[in-house]
Amino acid sequence: MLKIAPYFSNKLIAWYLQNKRELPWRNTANPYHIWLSEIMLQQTRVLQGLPYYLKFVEAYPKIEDLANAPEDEVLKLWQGLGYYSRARNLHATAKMVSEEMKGAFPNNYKDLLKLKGVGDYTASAIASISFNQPEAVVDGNVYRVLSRFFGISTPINTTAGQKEFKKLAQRLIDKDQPGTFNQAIMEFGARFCVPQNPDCGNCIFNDSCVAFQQRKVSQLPMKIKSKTVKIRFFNYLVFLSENERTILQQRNGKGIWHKLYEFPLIETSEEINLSMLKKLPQFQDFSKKLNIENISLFNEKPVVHKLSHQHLNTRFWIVETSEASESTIPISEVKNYAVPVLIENFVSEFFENY
DNA sequence: AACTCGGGGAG
DNA sequence: CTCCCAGAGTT
Repeated sequence: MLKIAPYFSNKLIAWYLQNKRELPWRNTANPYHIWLSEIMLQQTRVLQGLPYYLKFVEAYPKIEDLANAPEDEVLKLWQGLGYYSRARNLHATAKMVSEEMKGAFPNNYKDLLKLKGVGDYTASAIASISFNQPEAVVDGNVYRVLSRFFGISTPINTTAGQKEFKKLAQRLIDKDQPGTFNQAIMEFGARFCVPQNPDCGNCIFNDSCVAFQQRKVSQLPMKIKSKTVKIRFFNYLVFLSENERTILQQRNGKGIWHKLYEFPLIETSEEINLSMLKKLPQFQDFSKKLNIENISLFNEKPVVHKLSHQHLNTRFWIVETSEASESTIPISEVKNYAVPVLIENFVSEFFENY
């Protein structure tokens, strides 16, 4: 316990009780609901995750309902939220808890940590909020608040930084109300001690915040810059048969969008034209099997779909065929498949009048 | 220790 | 444009 801990905690929690948002997962200690919200909010803003939380709670009132759902259905509900391994791990953990643990959710940090998709942050969040255990969370908000208040310049995206801030948070946590403390420091970071231009003049800690006293608020927290993004070139083959069928494929193996669906994809090392497309072996595999009548380019100017670590330079080729072959689906059923936002945007634009 | 994995909001 | 969000898993 640090000498400053009671001061920090009391002031923080007082602020929280006056300023907290009313959120659906704040009116319960149900570990299923807390777990669900914490998985969804990993690297995701509250306002982005909120509608998904409401959808999931309605579709799956109990963890057994989630466990019994098909994986494709879970992915479809998750569509648009990103980081789809969260959805797959969520489903796997629901089955694990429902079937092998007979529905009894793990009730302590150590056992929670064993669950797929549950790391240090999420295990601490569930342990403190649902089971009142003094396990301190360290998320992006906590890094920011603590690095500023204590004037710590250790980079947060290093092993040393993670250990240092975890230890500090653990020494600060209010052991009588750990869940409230954890939510308070995160809410304070999200709503007041914000990344850009925080209102330090009106901050409850501006007489004790080291960064504010030393005018280093804008420099904290420190972070090691990540490398530059990779640029990729995607060519989607949007097959259209005369009886209104097309082809979707499920992504498997490693990489982005694992287990989501998309049109047949040919990735190239640069932008290509129609004659280059026709010469590609991947394309010829299709032209051998299908009677292709016409090919047109939907978007001359590539759609640049930006992910945090890669830019997808994407063009959609409309490939009209005379007849339906095997492995096609009715165009009207495309909307039932979980697809990346990149595909969803194209589908809603192209098939709008279809 | 470094890399990978989405999408969107804010300035 | 840049930064970052109630991080975790893999290499």
